[in-house]
Amino acid sequence: MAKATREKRDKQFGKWFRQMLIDAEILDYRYPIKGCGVWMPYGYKIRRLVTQLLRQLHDGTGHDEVQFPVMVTETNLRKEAEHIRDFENEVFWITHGGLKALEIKFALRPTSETAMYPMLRLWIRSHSDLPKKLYQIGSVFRCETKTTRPIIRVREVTTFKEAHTCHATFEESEAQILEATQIYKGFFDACGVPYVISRRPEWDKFPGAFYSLSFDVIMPDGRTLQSGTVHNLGQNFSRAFDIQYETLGGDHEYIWQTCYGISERAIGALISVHGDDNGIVLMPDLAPIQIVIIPIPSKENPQTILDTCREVADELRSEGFRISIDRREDLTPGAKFYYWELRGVPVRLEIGPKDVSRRQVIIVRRDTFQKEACKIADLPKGMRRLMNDMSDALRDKARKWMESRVHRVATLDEAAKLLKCRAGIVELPWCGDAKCGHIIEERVNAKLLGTQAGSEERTHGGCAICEKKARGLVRAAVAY
RNA sequence: GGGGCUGUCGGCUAGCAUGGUCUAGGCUAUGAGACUUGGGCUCUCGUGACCCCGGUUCAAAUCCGGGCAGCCCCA
Repeated sequence: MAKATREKRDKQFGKWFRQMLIDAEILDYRYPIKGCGVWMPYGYKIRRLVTQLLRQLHDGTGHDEVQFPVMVTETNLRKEAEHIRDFENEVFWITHGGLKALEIKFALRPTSETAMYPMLRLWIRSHSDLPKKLYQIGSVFRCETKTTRPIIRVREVTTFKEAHTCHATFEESEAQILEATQIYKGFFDACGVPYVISRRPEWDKFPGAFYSLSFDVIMPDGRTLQSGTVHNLGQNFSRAFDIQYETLGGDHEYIWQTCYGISERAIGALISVHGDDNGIVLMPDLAPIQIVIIPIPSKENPQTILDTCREVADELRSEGFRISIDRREDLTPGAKFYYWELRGVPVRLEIGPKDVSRRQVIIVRRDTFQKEACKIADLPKGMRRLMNDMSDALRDKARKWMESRVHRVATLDEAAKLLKCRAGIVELPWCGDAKCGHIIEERVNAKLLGTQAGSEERTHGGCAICEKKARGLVRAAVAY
C-alpha cells in the first residue's frame, strides 16, 4: 500500500510545486513572457470550481457581478495620489494604437479601483443607491520586478476576484469589512486552507486604504503567502473621484468604500497545503473528478467487470458525484493508480472479479491511502460520508500543521532564529510604533504581517524593541 | 535593489573543461504492434532537441557579446 509522505514536498517545495503544475497538468509556465502562465484543461477545471465557489459566496450576500475594461486612462490612474505612488513602477502602459503613438496612454489595470470608481460616480446619486456591492473576476497586470513564480508571483494575475462596496456611513463600511471577513473565512474553510488574519502595518497597507486586513497562509517551506486582503478605503477614493450621494436631508456626502480581493494564489495555497509526494490532493468539493473507477480486468469475464463499473458510475453520477471510469486498455491498474493520485482525485474505486462476485468495490482514499471494501448497495451513502470525513481530515491536518508553525516568542533573538530556518510565523509583543516595527523587520530579516486582531488584551510585557508597554502581538514571517 | 548560476527531444538529463569523434547518447513520456493487467509489466519498430541574434574560427551544443527566459542566494 502506498504511503502519504511529504519529504519531497517539504524539502524542495519550489521544485515540487513547479513539477506538480506541469505533471498534474494544472498550469504551463513555459509561455514566452515573464510572469505569464497558461491554465491547462485540468487546472482550469479546478480554477472554475474555485471561482464558482467565490461567485456563490458573493451572490449569496448581495454582491452583483460586473465586468470592467482592462484599460484605464492615465488621468484616472493618477487620481488617488498614494495609490499611484505605490503602483507607479509596476504599471504596464499601452502607448501605441497601430503605428501611432496615443495622445493619452492607457494603463493595464494593476487593480480596478481607478477603472470602476469614475463609473460609480455616475451610478451613485442618492442614499437609495447605497449600499452598492459589486465584484468582478478577471485579470490584473503588474510588471513585477522581483523574481516571478507561477501562480504565486505573476505579471498577469488571471484570476483576480475583487469586490468593491459603497456605503453611506463609516459604520456601515465597518460592518461590510466584517461581512467580507466572514465570506473569506468561509472560502478558505471550504478550501481546507488554514490562515491567520492580520491588520497590516501602516507602511504596508493597500495604497490609498484607511487600513488593510490580510489572510496569510503558511506554505510548506515556512514562507507565508498573502492569499486574501480586505481593505477599508474610508473616503480616500470617493474624495479623489468625487463620488457623492444625496442624503435624506438633501445634503451631499462622500461615500464610504471597502474593497477586498482573492486571486489564484488561493489555488496555489490549496494545492500546496494538501499535497504530498504522490501529487496534489484535492478537497472533494473542489475536485473536477471526485471519484475515479479503475477496472481490474480478468481473462474470464472482462465484460461483467466493465458492466459493473458502468453501473456503479451511473448510480453515483445520478447522486451528484463527479465520476469517471479509466477504461484505458494499455495501462496496468497500478499505473492508473499513480496517474490519478498525482492529479489529486479524492477517491478511487477498484472493481475486479472478486468484487463483482461479492457485489462490492474497494475504496481507497487519496489523503491516507486507506483501503476498505464496500457493498455496492451502500455506496452512495458511504461515498457521501467518506467525502465529508476526508474534507474534515484535510482541514484538521492542515490546521494542526499550521498551528505548529506559529510561534509565540518574547525576544527578538528567538524570533530571528526561528525565521532564519523558515519556521513559519513568529508573534512577538510590539508597542505599535513604526520605528520599532522597522527595526524588527530589519533585525529578524523578515516582513511584519501585522497585528493580530484582539491580541491587545492578551499581551503582557513590553515591546520586543523599546520595552514600552506592548499594544499587541505583531506577526513576522518570510513572505512570498 | 545587489550577487551567483542555468538554458540540449514534451519532462528529466549525458555531452561543454581541452571546438572536430555528435549522423547529439540515456531514462521517461509519446505513436503503431504484440503480450500483460489486484501498485509504475515486457518486447519490437517509430516520432522527437542543441533558446534567439550576432561574433571568433577552416570548423561552435561547446568559446565570446547582447537579448529573452528560468532558478538560487543576499538586502
